[in-house]
Amino acid sequence: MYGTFTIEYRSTARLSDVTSAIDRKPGRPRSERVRQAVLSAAAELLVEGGMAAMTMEAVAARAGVSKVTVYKWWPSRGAVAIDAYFEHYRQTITFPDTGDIAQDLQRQMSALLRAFSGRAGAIMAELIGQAQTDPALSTTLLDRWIAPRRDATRAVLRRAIERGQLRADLDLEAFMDQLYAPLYFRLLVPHRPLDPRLPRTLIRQALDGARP
Amino acid sequence: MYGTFTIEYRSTARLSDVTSAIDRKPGRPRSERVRQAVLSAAAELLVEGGMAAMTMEAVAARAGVSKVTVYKWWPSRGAVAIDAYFEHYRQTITFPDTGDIAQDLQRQMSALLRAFSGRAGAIMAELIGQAQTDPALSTTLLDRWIAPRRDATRAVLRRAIERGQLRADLDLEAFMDQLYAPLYFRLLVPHRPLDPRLPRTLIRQALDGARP
DNA sequence: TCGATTACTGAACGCTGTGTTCACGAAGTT
DNA sequence: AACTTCGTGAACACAGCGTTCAGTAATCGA
Repeated sequence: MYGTFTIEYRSTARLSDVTSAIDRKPGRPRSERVRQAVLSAAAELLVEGGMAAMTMEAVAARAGVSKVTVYKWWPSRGAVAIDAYFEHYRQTITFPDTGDIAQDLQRQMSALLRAFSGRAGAIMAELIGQAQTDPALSTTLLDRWIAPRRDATRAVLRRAIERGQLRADLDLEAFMDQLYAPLYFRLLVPHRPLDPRLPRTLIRQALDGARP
Repeated sequence: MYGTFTIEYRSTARLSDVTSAIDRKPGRPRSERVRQAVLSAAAELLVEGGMAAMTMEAVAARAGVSKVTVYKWWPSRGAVAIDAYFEHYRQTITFPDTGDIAQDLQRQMSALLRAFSGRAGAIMAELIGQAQTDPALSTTLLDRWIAPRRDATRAVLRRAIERGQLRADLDLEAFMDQLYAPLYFRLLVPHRPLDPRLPRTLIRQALDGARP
Protein backbone atom coordinates (compact mmCIF):
# COMPACT_ATOMS: atom_id res chain seq x y z
CA MET A 1 0.00 0.00 0.00
CA TYR A 2 1.56 3.21 -1.18
CA GLY A 3 -1.07 5.54 0.12
CA THR A 4 -4.19 6.98 -1.37
CA PHE A 5 -4.89 9.84 -3.70
CA THR A 6 -7.98 11.74 -2.80
CA ILE A 7 -9.63 13.93 -5.34
CA GLU A 8 -11.48 16.78 -3.72
CA TYR A 9 -13.99 18.67 -5.78
CA ARG A 10 -14.30 22.07 -4.27
CA SER A 11 -17.24 24.22 -5.14
CA THR A 12 -17.28 27.99 -5.02
CA ALA A 13 -16.02 29.17 -1.66
CA ARG A 14 -18.58 28.57 1.02
CA LEU A 15 -20.07 31.63 2.59
CA SER A 16 -19.05 30.48 6.03
CA ASP A 17 -15.47 30.97 4.91
CA VAL A 18 -16.24 34.47 3.82
CA THR A 19 -18.27 35.62 6.78
CA SER A 20 -15.74 34.26 9.20
CA ALA A 21 -13.02 36.24 7.54
CA ILE A 22 -11.97 39.54 9.03
CA ASP A 23 -12.19 41.64 5.92
CA ARG A 24 -15.96 41.74 5.72
CA LYS A 25 -17.47 43.87 3.07
CA PRO A 26 -19.70 46.73 4.14
CA GLY A 27 -23.40 46.37 3.51
CA ARG A 28 -25.75 43.44 3.78
CA PRO A 29 -23.88 40.15 3.50
CA ARG A 30 -24.74 37.54 0.96
CA SER A 31 -27.33 35.12 2.14
CA GLU A 32 -26.14 31.55 2.58
CA ARG A 33 -29.76 30.47 2.68
CA VAL A 34 -30.32 31.82 -0.81
CA ARG A 35 -27.20 30.19 -2.15
CA GLN A 36 -28.16 26.81 -0.76
CA ALA A 37 -31.74 27.13 -1.95
CA VAL A 38 -30.62 27.90 -5.50
CA LEU A 39 -28.17 25.02 -5.69
CA SER A 40 -30.61 22.56 -4.15
CA ALA A 41 -33.36 23.59 -6.50
CA ALA A 42 -31.01 23.34 -9.46
CA ALA A 43 -29.83 19.88 -8.40
CA GLU A 44 -33.39 18.67 -7.99
CA LEU A 45 -34.40 19.96 -11.39
CA LEU A 46 -31.31 18.41 -12.96
CA VAL A 47 -32.20 15.03 -11.52
CA GLU A 48 -35.83 15.32 -12.50
CA GLY A 49 -35.48 16.48 -16.07
CA GLY A 50 -31.90 17.23 -16.94
CA MET A 51 -30.61 20.50 -18.28
CA ALA A 52 -33.81 21.08 -20.21
CA ALA A 53 -35.78 21.31 -16.98
CA MET A 54 -33.18 23.37 -15.20
CA THR A 55 -34.13 26.76 -16.56
CA MET A 56 -33.20 29.88 -14.67
CA GLU A 57 -36.85 30.65 -14.14
CA ALA A 58 -37.57 27.20 -12.75
CA VAL A 59 -34.57 27.36 -10.44
CA ALA A 60 -35.56 30.76 -9.11
CA ALA A 61 -39.16 29.70 -8.66
CA ARG A 62 -38.38 26.47 -6.84
CA ALA A 63 -35.74 28.11 -4.69
CA GLY A 64 -38.21 30.83 -3.77
CA VAL A 65 -35.68 33.38 -4.88
CA SER A 66 -35.80 36.30 -7.23
CA LYS A 67 -34.52 35.61 -10.71
CA VAL A 68 -32.41 38.74 -10.46
CA THR A 69 -30.56 37.31 -7.51
CA VAL A 70 -29.69 34.15 -9.40
CA TYR A 71 -28.32 36.16 -12.29
CA LYS A 72 -26.35 38.26 -9.85
CA TRP A 73 -24.26 35.35 -8.61
CA TRP A 74 -24.22 33.00 -11.55
CA PRO A 75 -23.52 34.29 -15.04
CA SER A 76 -25.13 31.49 -17.00
CA ARG A 77 -27.24 28.38 -16.79
CA GLY A 78 -24.18 26.24 -17.17
CA ALA A 79 -22.57 27.90 -14.17
CA VAL A 80 -25.55 27.12 -11.96
CA ALA A 81 -25.71 23.57 -13.26
CA ILE A 82 -22.11 22.75 -12.60
CA ASP A 83 -22.11 24.36 -9.17
CA ALA A 84 -25.22 22.38 -8.28
CA TYR A 85 -23.69 19.20 -9.66
CA PHE A 86 -20.53 19.47 -7.63
CA GLU A 87 -22.35 20.65 -4.53
CA HIS A 88 -24.74 17.74 -4.43
CA TYR A 89 -22.74 15.05 -6.16
CA ARG A 90 -19.69 15.92 -4.19
CA GLN A 91 -17.62 12.96 -5.19
CA THR A 92 -14.54 12.34 -3.17
CA ILE A 93 -13.28 9.50 -5.23
CA THR A 94 -10.21 7.85 -3.83
CA PHE A 95 -7.66 6.47 -6.20
CA PRO A 96 -6.11 3.36 -4.71
CA ASP A 97 -2.38 2.82 -5.14
CA THR A 98 -1.67 -0.66 -3.89
CA GLY A 99 1.35 -1.31 -6.05
CA ASP A 100 -0.53 -3.36 -8.63
CA ILE A 101 -1.26 -0.91 -11.42
CA ALA A 102 -3.73 -3.18 -13.21
CA GLN A 103 -5.79 -3.72 -10.12
CA ASP A 104 -5.73 -0.07 -9.09
CA LEU A 105 -6.84 1.07 -12.51
CA GLN A 106 -9.57 -1.52 -12.52
CA ARG A 107 -11.00 -0.29 -9.21
CA GLN A 108 -10.87 3.31 -10.26
CA MET A 109 -12.37 2.79 -13.70
CA SER A 110 -15.11 0.55 -12.39
CA ALA A 111 -16.12 3.22 -9.92
CA LEU A 112 -16.27 5.79 -12.68
CA LEU A 113 -18.26 3.45 -14.88
CA ARG A 114 -20.77 2.82 -12.11
CA ALA A 115 -21.17 6.57 -11.65
CA PHE A 116 -21.64 7.01 -15.39
CA SER A 117 -24.25 4.29 -15.49
CA GLY A 118 -26.53 6.15 -13.10
CA ARG A 119 -28.20 9.50 -13.01
CA ALA A 120 -24.90 11.27 -12.48
CA GLY A 121 -23.75 9.92 -15.82
CA ALA A 122 -26.73 11.28 -17.68
CA ILE A 123 -26.20 14.68 -16.10
CA MET A 124 -22.50 14.62 -16.87
CA ALA A 125 -23.32 13.82 -20.49
CA GLU A 126 -25.63 16.80 -20.67
CA LEU A 127 -23.08 19.04 -19.03
CA ILE A 128 -20.45 18.06 -21.57
CA GLY A 129 -23.02 18.51 -24.29
CA GLN A 130 -23.93 21.94 -23.03
CA ALA A 131 -20.26 22.83 -22.74
CA GLN A 132 -19.99 22.65 -26.54
CA THR A 133 -21.82 25.96 -26.72
CA ASP A 134 -20.82 27.43 -23.36
CA PRO A 135 -17.10 28.22 -23.06
CA ALA A 136 -17.39 29.13 -19.38
CA LEU A 137 -18.96 25.78 -18.62
CA SER A 138 -16.25 24.08 -20.65
CA THR A 139 -13.39 25.55 -18.67
CA THR A 140 -15.14 24.94 -15.36
CA LEU A 141 -15.66 21.32 -16.33
CA LEU A 142 -12.01 20.99 -17.24
CA ASP A 143 -10.78 22.66 -14.04
CA ARG A 144 -13.10 21.01 -11.58
CA TRP A 145 -13.69 17.58 -13.03
CA ILE A 146 -11.20 16.55 -15.68
CA ALA A 147 -7.99 18.10 -14.42
CA PRO A 148 -8.06 16.72 -10.85
CA ARG A 149 -8.83 13.23 -12.08
CA ARG A 150 -6.08 13.31 -14.65
CA ASP A 151 -3.63 14.69 -12.12
CA ALA A 152 -4.31 11.86 -9.73
CA THR A 153 -4.19 9.25 -12.48
CA ARG A 154 -0.96 10.66 -13.84
CA ALA A 155 0.66 10.44 -10.44
CA VAL A 156 -0.34 6.81 -10.02
CA LEU A 157 0.93 5.95 -13.48
CA ARG A 158 4.25 7.69 -12.80
CA ARG A 159 4.71 5.56 -9.73
CA ALA A 160 3.97 2.46 -11.76
CA ILE A 161 6.65 3.49 -14.20
CA GLU A 162 9.11 3.95 -11.34
CA ARG A 163 8.24 0.48 -10.12
CA GLY A 164 8.94 -0.84 -13.60
CA GLN A 165 5.38 -1.93 -14.23
CA LEU A 166 4.95 0.35 -17.21
CA ARG A 167 7.20 1.34 -20.06
CA ALA A 168 9.15 4.46 -19.30
CA ASP A 169 8.62 5.88 -22.78
CA LEU A 170 4.84 5.85 -22.51
CA ASP A 171 2.97 8.96 -23.60
CA LEU A 172 0.96 9.25 -20.43
CA GLU A 173 -1.58 11.71 -21.79
CA ALA A 174 -2.39 9.49 -24.72
CA PHE A 175 -2.35 6.44 -22.47
CA MET A 176 -4.86 7.97 -20.06
CA ASP A 177 -7.07 8.81 -23.00
CA GLN A 178 -6.92 5.26 -24.25
CA LEU A 179 -8.08 4.07 -20.85
CA TYR A 180 -10.74 6.62 -20.01
CA ALA A 181 -11.88 8.20 -23.26
CA PRO A 182 -13.82 5.07 -24.24
CA LEU A 183 -16.00 5.51 -21.17
CA TYR A 184 -16.78 9.10 -22.04
CA PHE A 185 -17.24 8.17 -25.67
CA ARG A 186 -19.82 5.51 -24.90
CA LEU A 187 -21.48 7.86 -22.47
CA LEU A 188 -21.83 10.57 -25.09
CA VAL A 189 -22.15 8.44 -28.21
CA PRO A 190 -23.96 5.31 -27.04
CA HIS A 191 -22.95 3.07 -29.88
CA ARG A 192 -22.61 0.32 -27.31
CA PRO A 193 -23.71 0.04 -23.67
CA LEU A 194 -21.44 0.78 -20.74
CA ASP A 195 -20.66 -2.83 -19.97
CA PRO A 196 -19.35 -3.37 -16.43
CA ARG A 197 -16.66 -5.61 -17.87
CA LEU A 198 -15.38 -2.85 -20.12
CA PRO A 199 -12.72 -1.60 -17.67
CA ARG A 200 -11.14 -5.03 -17.42
CA THR A 201 -10.96 -5.34 -21.19
CA LEU A 202 -9.65 -1.83 -21.71
CA ILE A 203 -6.93 -2.27 -19.13
CA ARG A 204 -5.87 -5.67 -20.40
CA GLN A 205 -5.57 -4.47 -23.96
CA ALA A 206 -3.90 -1.21 -23.02
CA LEU A 207 -1.30 -3.01 -20.96
CA ASP A 208 -0.62 -5.97 -23.24
CA GLY A 209 -1.09 -4.45 -26.67
CA ALA A 210 -2.71 -5.89 -29.74
CA ARG A 211 0.11 -7.69 -31.42
CA PRO A 212 0.18 -11.47 -31.14
CA MET B 1 -3.21 -3.85 -51.82
CA TYR B 2 -6.27 -5.65 -50.60
CA GLY B 3 -8.84 -3.22 -51.88
CA THR B 4 -10.48 -0.20 -50.43
CA PHE B 5 -13.39 0.33 -48.14
CA THR B 6 -15.43 3.31 -49.09
CA ILE B 7 -17.76 4.84 -46.61
CA GLU B 8 -20.68 6.53 -48.28
CA TYR B 9 -22.74 8.90 -46.24
CA ARG B 10 -26.12 9.03 -47.82
CA SER B 11 -28.49 11.82 -46.97
CA THR B 12 -32.24 11.59 -47.20
CA ALA B 13 -33.18 10.24 -50.61
CA ARG B 14 -32.70 12.81 -53.29
CA LEU B 15 -35.83 14.04 -54.91
CA SER B 16 -34.52 13.17 -58.33
CA ASP B 17 -34.69 9.53 -57.26
CA VAL B 18 -38.28 9.98 -56.24
CA THR B 19 -39.53 11.91 -59.20
CA SER B 20 -37.88 9.55 -61.62
CA ALA B 21 -39.69 6.65 -60.00
CA ILE B 22 -42.81 5.33 -61.61
CA ASP B 23 -45.06 5.36 -58.58
CA ARG B 24 -45.44 9.12 -58.35
CA LYS B 25 -47.68 10.44 -55.68
CA PRO B 26 -50.70 12.44 -56.76
CA GLY B 27 -50.70 16.12 -56.01
CA ARG B 28 -48.01 18.72 -56.24
CA PRO B 29 -44.58 17.13 -55.96
CA ARG B 30 -42.11 18.20 -53.34
CA SER B 31 -39.88 21.01 -54.49
CA GLU B 32 -36.24 20.11 -54.84
CA ARG B 33 -35.46 23.83 -54.93
CA VAL B 34 -36.92 24.25 -51.47
CA ARG B 35 -35.06 21.27 -50.09
CA GLN B 36 -31.75 22.50 -51.44
CA ALA B 37 -32.37 26.03 -50.23
CA VAL B 38 -33.11 24.82 -46.71
CA LEU B 39 -30.06 22.60 -46.47
CA SER B 40 -27.77 25.23 -47.98
CA ALA B 41 -29.05 27.89 -45.63
CA ALA B 42 -28.65 25.55 -42.68
CA ALA B 43 -25.12 24.65 -43.69
CA GLU B 44 -24.18 28.29 -44.09
CA LEU B 45 -25.58 29.19 -40.70
CA LEU B 46 -23.82 26.23 -39.12
CA VAL B 47 -20.50 27.38 -40.51
CA GLU B 48 -21.08 30.98 -39.53
CA GLY B 49 -22.26 30.52 -35.99
CA GLY B 50 -22.75 26.90 -35.13
CA MET B 51 -25.92 25.36 -33.84
CA ALA B 52 -26.77 28.50 -31.92
CA ALA B 53 -27.12 30.44 -35.14
CA MET B 54 -28.94 27.71 -36.98
CA THR B 55 -32.41 28.39 -35.67
CA MET B 56 -35.43 27.24 -37.60
CA GLU B 57 -36.45 30.83 -38.16
CA ALA B 58 -33.04 31.80 -39.46
CA VAL B 59 -32.96 28.79 -41.76
CA ALA B 60 -36.41 29.53 -43.14
CA ALA B 61 -35.61 33.21 -43.57
CA ARG B 62 -32.32 32.68 -45.35
CA ALA B 63 -33.71 29.92 -47.52
CA GLY B 64 -36.59 32.18 -48.48
CA VAL B 65 -38.96 29.45 -47.41
CA SER B 66 -41.91 29.32 -45.12
CA LYS B 67 -41.20 28.11 -41.62
CA VAL B 68 -44.14 25.74 -41.92
CA THR B 69 -42.52 24.04 -44.86
CA VAL B 70 -39.34 23.42 -42.92
CA TYR B 71 -41.28 21.90 -40.05
CA LYS B 72 -43.18 19.79 -42.53
CA TRP B 73 -40.12 17.91 -43.73
CA TRP B 74 -37.81 18.04 -40.74
CA PRO B 75 -39.11 17.27 -37.28
CA SER B 76 -36.46 19.09 -35.27
CA ARG B 77 -33.50 21.41 -35.43
CA GLY B 78 -31.16 18.50 -35.01
CA ALA B 79 -32.65 16.78 -38.04
CA VAL B 80 -32.04 19.82 -40.23
CA ALA B 81 -28.55 20.23 -38.87
CA ILE B 82 -27.45 16.69 -39.52
CA ASP B 83 -29.01 16.61 -42.97
CA ALA B 84 -27.24 19.83 -43.82
CA TYR B 85 -24.00 18.52 -42.40
CA PHE B 86 -24.02 15.35 -44.43
CA GLU B 87 -25.28 17.09 -47.54
CA HIS B 88 -22.53 19.70 -47.61
CA TYR B 89 -19.72 17.89 -45.85
CA ARG B 90 -20.34 14.78 -47.86
CA GLN B 91 -17.29 12.90 -46.80
CA THR B 92 -16.46 9.87 -48.82
CA ILE B 93 -13.61 8.75 -46.70
CA THR B 94 -11.76 5.79 -48.02
CA PHE B 95 -10.24 3.35 -45.64
CA PRO B 96 -7.04 1.98 -47.09
CA ASP B 97 -6.24 -1.68 -46.62
CA THR B 98 -2.71 -2.13 -47.84
CA GLY B 99 -1.85 -5.08 -45.67
CA ASP B 100 0.03 -3.06 -43.09
CA ILE B 101 -2.49 -2.46 -40.32
CA ALA B 102 -0.42 0.17 -38.52
CA GLN B 103 0.00 2.24 -41.63
CA ASP B 104 -3.63 1.91 -42.68
CA LEU B 105 -4.87 2.97 -39.28
CA GLN B 106 -2.50 5.87 -39.28
CA ARG B 107 -3.79 7.19 -42.59
CA GLN B 108 -7.38 6.81 -41.57
CA MET B 109 -6.99 8.37 -38.14
CA SER B 110 -4.93 11.26 -39.45
CA ALA B 111 -7.65 12.05 -41.95
CA LEU B 112 -10.25 12.06 -39.20
CA LEU B 113 -8.07 14.22 -37.02
CA ARG B 114 -7.59 16.73 -39.79
CA ALA B 115 -11.33 16.88 -40.28
CA PHE B 116 -11.86 17.35 -36.56
CA SER B 117 -9.32 20.14 -36.45
CA GLY B 118 -11.30 22.28 -38.84
CA ARG B 119 -14.77 23.72 -38.98
CA ALA B 120 -16.28 20.30 -39.51
CA GLY B 121 -14.89 19.25 -36.15
CA ALA B 122 -16.48 22.13 -34.31
CA ILE B 123 -19.81 21.36 -35.93
CA MET B 124 -19.50 17.67 -35.14
CA ALA B 125 -18.81 18.57 -31.53
CA GLU B 126 -21.92 20.67 -31.38
CA LEU B 127 -23.97 17.95 -33.03
CA ILE B 128 -22.84 15.41 -30.46
CA GLY B 129 -23.50 17.95 -27.75
CA GLN B 130 -26.97 18.60 -29.06
CA ALA B 131 -27.59 14.88 -29.33
CA GLN B 132 -27.43 14.65 -25.54
CA THR B 133 -30.86 16.23 -25.40
CA ASP B 134 -32.22 15.10 -28.76
CA PRO B 135 -32.75 11.34 -29.05
CA ALA B 136 -33.62 11.56 -32.73
CA LEU B 137 -30.39 13.34 -33.46
CA SER B 138 -28.53 10.78 -31.40
CA THR B 139 -29.79 7.81 -33.39
CA THR B 140 -29.25 9.59 -36.69
CA LEU B 141 -25.70 10.36 -35.69
CA LEU B 142 -25.12 6.75 -34.76
CA ASP B 143 -26.65 5.40 -37.96
CA ARG B 144 -25.15 7.82 -40.42
CA TRP B 145 -21.79 8.65 -38.93
CA ILE B 146 -20.63 6.26 -36.25
CA ALA B 147 -21.93 2.93 -37.52
CA PRO B 148 -20.54 3.07 -41.07
CA ARG B 149 -17.12 4.09 -39.82
CA ARG B 150 -17.04 1.36 -37.22
CA ASP B 151 -18.22 -1.20 -39.75
CA ALA B 152 -15.41 -0.32 -42.13
CA THR B 153 -12.83 -0.25 -39.36
CA ARG B 154 -14.02 -3.57 -37.98
CA ALA B 155 -13.66 -5.19 -41.38
CA VAL B 156 -10.12 -3.93 -41.76
CA LEU B 157 -9.20 -5.12 -38.29
CA ARG B 158 -10.68 -8.57 -38.98
CA ARG B 159 -8.50 -8.89 -42.03
CA ALA B 160 -5.49 -7.93 -39.98
CA ILE B 161 -6.32 -10.67 -37.53
CA GLU B 162 -6.61 -13.16 -40.38
CA ARG B 163 -3.20 -12.06 -41.57
CA GLY B 164 -1.83 -12.64 -38.09
CA GLN B 165 -1.02 -8.99 -37.46
CA LEU B 166 -3.35 -8.72 -34.51
CA ARG B 167 -4.21 -11.02 -31.64
CA ALA B 168 -7.19 -13.20 -32.39
CA ASP B 169 -8.67 -12.73 -28.93
CA LEU B 170 -8.91 -8.95 -29.26
CA ASP B 171 -12.13 -7.30 -28.18
CA LEU B 172 -12.54 -5.33 -31.37
CA GLU B 173 -15.19 -2.97 -30.05
CA ALA B 174 -13.04 -1.97 -27.10
CA PHE B 175 -9.99 -1.82 -29.34
CA MET B 176 -11.67 0.56 -31.77
CA ASP B 177 -12.70 2.73 -28.84
CA GLN B 178 -9.16 2.82 -27.59
CA LEU B 179 -8.03 4.04 -30.97
CA TYR B 180 -10.74 6.52 -31.86
CA ALA B 181 -12.43 7.57 -28.62
CA PRO B 182 -9.44 9.74 -27.63
CA LEU B 183 -10.01 11.85 -30.73
CA TYR B 184 -13.67 12.39 -29.89
CA PHE B 185 -12.80 12.95 -26.26
CA ARG B 186 -10.32 15.69 -27.03
CA LEU B 187 -12.75 17.18 -29.48
CA LEU B 188 -15.52 17.36 -26.88
CA VAL B 189 -13.43 17.85 -23.75
CA PRO B 190 -10.44 19.86 -24.93
CA HIS B 191 -8.14 19.05 -22.06
CA ARG B 192 -5.37 18.87 -24.61
CA PRO B 193 -5.13 19.96 -28.25
CA LEU B 194 -5.68 17.62 -31.16
CA ASP B 195 -2.02 17.10 -31.91
CA PRO B 196 -1.36 15.81 -35.43
CA ARG B 197 1.06 13.29 -33.95
CA LEU B 198 -1.62 11.84 -31.72
CA PRO B 199 -2.67 9.07 -34.14
CA ARG B 200 0.87 7.72 -34.36
CA THR B 201 1.17 7.60 -30.58
CA LEU B 202 -2.23 6.04 -30.08
CA ILE B 203 -1.60 3.36 -32.65
CA ARG B 204 1.85 2.55 -31.35
CA GLN B 205 0.65 2.18 -27.79
CA ALA B 206 -2.47 0.27 -28.73
CA LEU B 207 -0.47 -2.21 -30.77
CA ASP B 208 2.50 -2.65 -28.47
CA GLY B 209 0.92 -2.28 -25.05
CA ALA B 210 2.21 -0.51 -21.99
CA ARG B 211 4.20 -3.20 -20.27
CA PRO B 212 7.98 -2.97 -20.51
C1' DT C 1 -28.83 56.06 16.25
C1' DC C 2 -27.74 57.25 11.68
C1' DG C 3 -26.19 57.26 7.06
C1' DA C 4 -23.69 54.37 3.76
C1' DT C 5 -23.46 50.27 1.41
C1' DT C 6 -24.69 46.07 -0.37
C1' DA C 7 -28.27 42.18 -0.92
C1' DC C 8 -32.70 40.64 -2.17
C1' DT C 9 -37.55 41.15 -4.04
C1' DG C 10 -41.56 41.50 -7.20
C1' DA C 11 -43.24 43.03 -11.21
C1' DA C 12 -42.71 44.27 -15.50
C1' DC C 13 -40.42 44.65 -19.98
C1' DG C 14 -38.56 43.58 -24.89
C1' DC C 15 -36.65 40.05 -27.34
C1' DT C 16 -36.00 35.66 -29.57
C1' DG C 17 -37.29 31.22 -30.77
C1' DT C 18 -40.61 27.29 -30.73
C1' DG C 19 -44.17 24.91 -32.81
C1' DT C 20 -48.78 25.40 -34.37
C1' DT C 21 -53.19 26.99 -36.83
C1' DC C 22 -55.54 29.02 -40.66
C1' DA C 23 -56.95 30.34 -45.27
C1' DC C 24 -55.10 30.62 -49.62
C1' DG C 25 -52.79 29.86 -53.89
C1' DA C 26 -49.60 26.66 -56.76
C1' DA C 27 -48.48 22.45 -59.19
C1' DG C 28 -48.98 18.33 -60.26
C1' DT C 29 -52.28 13.92 -60.85
C1' DT C 30 -56.56 11.15 -63.01
C1' DA D 1 -62.57 19.46 -65.04
C1' DA D 2 -61.93 17.24 -59.88
C1' DC D 3 -58.57 15.83 -56.74
C1' DT D 4 -54.54 15.78 -53.96
C1' DT D 5 -50.54 17.38 -52.08
C1' DC D 6 -47.25 21.23 -51.55
C1' DG D 7 -45.71 25.86 -50.31
C1' DT D 8 -46.94 30.56 -48.41
C1' DG D 9 -47.75 34.45 -45.23
C1' DA D 10 -49.60 35.96 -41.24
C1' DA D 11 -50.84 35.29 -36.92
C1' DC D 12 -50.93 32.92 -32.57
C1' DA D 13 -49.84 31.15 -27.61
C1' DC D 14 -46.08 29.80 -25.10
C1' DA D 15 -41.68 29.73 -22.87
C1' DG D 16 -37.32 31.28 -21.54
C1' DC D 17 -33.79 34.83 -21.58
C1' DG D 18 -31.69 38.68 -19.59
C1' DT D 19 -32.61 43.26 -17.94
C1' DT D 20 -34.69 47.46 -15.66
C1' DC D 21 -36.87 49.65 -11.84
C1' DA D 22 -38.42 51.06 -7.34
C1' DG D 23 -38.57 49.48 -3.01
C1' DT D 24 -37.22 46.85 1.16
C1' DA D 25 -33.77 44.29 4.21
C1' DA D 26 -29.49 43.59 6.61
C1' DT D 27 -25.11 44.88 8.12
C1' DC D 28 -21.32 48.06 8.31
C1' DG D 29 -18.57 52.24 10.42
C1' DA D 30 -19.14 56.60 12.86
